[in-house]
Amino acid sequence: MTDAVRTKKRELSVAEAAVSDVVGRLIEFWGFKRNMGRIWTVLYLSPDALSAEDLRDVLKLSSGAVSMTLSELSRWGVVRKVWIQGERKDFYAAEVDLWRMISRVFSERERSEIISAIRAFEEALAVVEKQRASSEPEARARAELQRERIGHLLELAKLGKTLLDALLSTAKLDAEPLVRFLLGRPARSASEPLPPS
Amino acid sequence: MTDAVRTKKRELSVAEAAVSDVVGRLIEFWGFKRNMGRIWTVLYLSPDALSAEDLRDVLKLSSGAVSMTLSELSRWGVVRKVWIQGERKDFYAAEVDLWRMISRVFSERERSEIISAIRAFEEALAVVEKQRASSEPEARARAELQRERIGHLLELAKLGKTLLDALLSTAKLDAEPLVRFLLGRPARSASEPLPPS
DNA sequence: CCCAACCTTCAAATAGTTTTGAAACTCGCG
DNA sequence: CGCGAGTTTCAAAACTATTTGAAGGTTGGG
Repeated sequence: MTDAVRTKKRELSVAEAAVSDVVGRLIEFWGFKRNMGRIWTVLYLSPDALSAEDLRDVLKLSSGAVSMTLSELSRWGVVRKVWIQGERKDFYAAEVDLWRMISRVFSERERSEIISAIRAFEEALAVVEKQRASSEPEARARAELQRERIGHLLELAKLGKTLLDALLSTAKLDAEPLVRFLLGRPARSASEPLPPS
Repeated sequence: MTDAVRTKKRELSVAEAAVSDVVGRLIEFWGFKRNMGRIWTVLYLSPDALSAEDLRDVLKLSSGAVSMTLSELSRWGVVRKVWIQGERKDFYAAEVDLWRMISRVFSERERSEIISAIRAFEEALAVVEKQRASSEPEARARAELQRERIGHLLELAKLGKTLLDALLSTAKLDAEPLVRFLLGRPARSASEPLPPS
């Protein structure tokens, strides 16, 4: 793409604006900065890599914000630098493999979050186990109940981790099995017959 | 429980503090206020329903914050008022069915979020479809690419919705099938044998 | 070596969210 | 009614997160 063509485009189309806004919201909902989603989306929808300046212009951000957001996106591995012949600037392109992106984020963020929760529940469980040895019936009963309830939280957290791991290993190799499983049993009261995978 | 006993307890045990902190963090990570998680957890770990005052004291919150947080928790259906004989105050108890809680939150929050994303992607797709009729090759090529990429986002969002729906219908009746499916094909990286139900 | 273009950093400003606490309200009771 | 325990509301304050823009750093060409 020539300079002439590249510098021409300084505004987002309606569709680009709408999609980057939606992705920005989803991503924010999901715990990232909205601009991460917007920048990624603009790159994702662009036929060629864009410079920081392009992004600053189309999204009306300061150069600092663009720089910081891009480096954050790079850390998450969802955007990469692209070298362009004879250009001095850096150009950026979006990771286009959605599964890869998602599994990377899941495995780095969600997973560590849940793992630390599991550890904490286990520790708390150990504490109430000790209290259960207490002799006053009041305290014993309380510890009993708490043991059970913290146990449930722990189970739930472990289930969450299992789900995540299944998703990850699935995504890593081949998204098909899980996808087919889900699509094969669409949202009906899907709980009785469980067709073998 | 007598007043004497109830008014005695004005501090959280180590385990209670730790667990409510962890749940608070998880819940915050997940997009709610930290205090929602903390209050719910204190109630969940309490053998009896607690008053707003109890919560204010043990968590060191203002009465306003407690009132607002409790009403928010009630709206989410994860806490309920309990009438206690001869007491003038309201007492609150946590919903203890974790699956029920989760499926309610998923269906009200995540689902509407994803549904609106799906709609937006579909609209954007329609827009680029129109642009694709454009005669300039440049613009056509761009529209072509965007159609494909927005299509992928749409697919992903739909897959997410399907997953959510499966989880929901599963949770509603019986968590077992999905759980068994997942456990039957555990993530290779996952460590150990999984707990029976 | 210096310049110019580009990129990054960071303190300050801004924007957004949550909490506080006091005032207003509700409700059962005498 | 009017009281008072209990609850809710809400504007202001405190806190958190994000963005800005200018200063300083880096790099490649001349």
